[in-house]
Amino acid sequence: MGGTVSVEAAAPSRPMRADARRNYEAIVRVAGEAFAEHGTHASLDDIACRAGVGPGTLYRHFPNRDCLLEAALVESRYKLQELGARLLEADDAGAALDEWMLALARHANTWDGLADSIAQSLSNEKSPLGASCGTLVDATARLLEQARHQGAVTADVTARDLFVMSGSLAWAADRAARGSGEDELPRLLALLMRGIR
Amino acid sequence: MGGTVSVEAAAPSRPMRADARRNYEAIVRVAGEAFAEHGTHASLDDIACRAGVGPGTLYRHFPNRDCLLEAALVESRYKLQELGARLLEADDAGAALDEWMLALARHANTWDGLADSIAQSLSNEKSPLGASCGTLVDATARLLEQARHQGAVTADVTARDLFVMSGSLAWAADRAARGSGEDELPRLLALLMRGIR
DNA sequence: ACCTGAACACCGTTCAAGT
DNA sequence: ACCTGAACACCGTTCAAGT
Repeated sequence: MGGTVSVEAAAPSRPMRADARRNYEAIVRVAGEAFAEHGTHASLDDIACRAGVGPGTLYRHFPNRDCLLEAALVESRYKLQELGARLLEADDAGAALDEWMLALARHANTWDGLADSIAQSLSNEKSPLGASCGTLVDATARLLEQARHQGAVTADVTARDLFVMSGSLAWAADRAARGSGEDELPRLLALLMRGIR
Repeated sequence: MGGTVSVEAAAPSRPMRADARRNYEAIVRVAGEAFAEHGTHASLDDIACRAGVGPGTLYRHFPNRDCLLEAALVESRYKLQELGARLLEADDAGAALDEWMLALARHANTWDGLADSIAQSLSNEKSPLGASCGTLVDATARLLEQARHQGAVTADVTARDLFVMSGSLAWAADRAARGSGEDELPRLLALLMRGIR
């Protein structure tokens, strides 16, 4: 609790050689740019190259794509968890749940294809991305519990359901695209949330 | 209207050399198997090989992946359109719309990744898959119109919205996966449809 | 301990050469 | 007219060789 979670906190074991740490951070930074530009399927070779390291170095630090996605999302997810804690103390638990779902969907829309990567990782025992997203499901469970307590939600729905639905919402908003690049998320969310009251 | 739409109806121009037609049909058949096995991202090289043709032959008949998906879905979509026509004559337009949404979602779940391919193709001018899915959006519009007429739907929602949502539903059901391989579609659909009443 | 980059098996796509 | 398959530029991944 509290304190600052920096990118380095996600690094393995304890002591890291200076050059190793430098490479690690360069890879994460470049990866963020590449994912933003080409989606979560950006070429890992290209990321290694742009970070000035060989492909082997990338694979040493991040044995698979999920590991790299996870590392590149650490800060963003930390902010999300802060929001979750704040929303847990809100008066209107129903509105808090709405806001949380919207924040989850926006997070899943950080990069093209991220909603899919996250949802897939969720049922993958060995995925670090799935593991860390589990904490988001937990936060969702706490908010759902409160909303139920206040009678704001009566439908038979699980936290896992809601988490997956926030992803499907992100997926849908990306593809609804009615001409101009409007933000479809709030509209679609409202439609969905009416269903669980 | 009526009559039978066969796979061959999707073939280009009119006269087709016997060997060309044989290859065309072999590719479509094998593609269906490959998509079922590996999802819509199955290797095209592998499909060509398994169909006993060179990669060039596959590309001659299907310039891109969407063309092949479209060809492999012709029969399935024809059945869907028949259902749409039948539902248009149902008494309860609200229930008809529910059934239509479920059928759309099941169609999008024919193969892994198909919901994504379809949604993406929808905003692609030159995609034959997107073009043919446009007819499904049209059918959705007719059913939505009737449901509105009967007062079964009052929410501000377009046919395009509903079509995209059926895809996001398919997406979500594939990933909700609560342990056993249950069919999550009806449950999630019910949640969603409550939102547009 | 960590990095490098060649190497491998693959992929989508094109196109000159065949029939 | 249509097919073939070599060729190209890529990709993810591994691993022996370096420092």
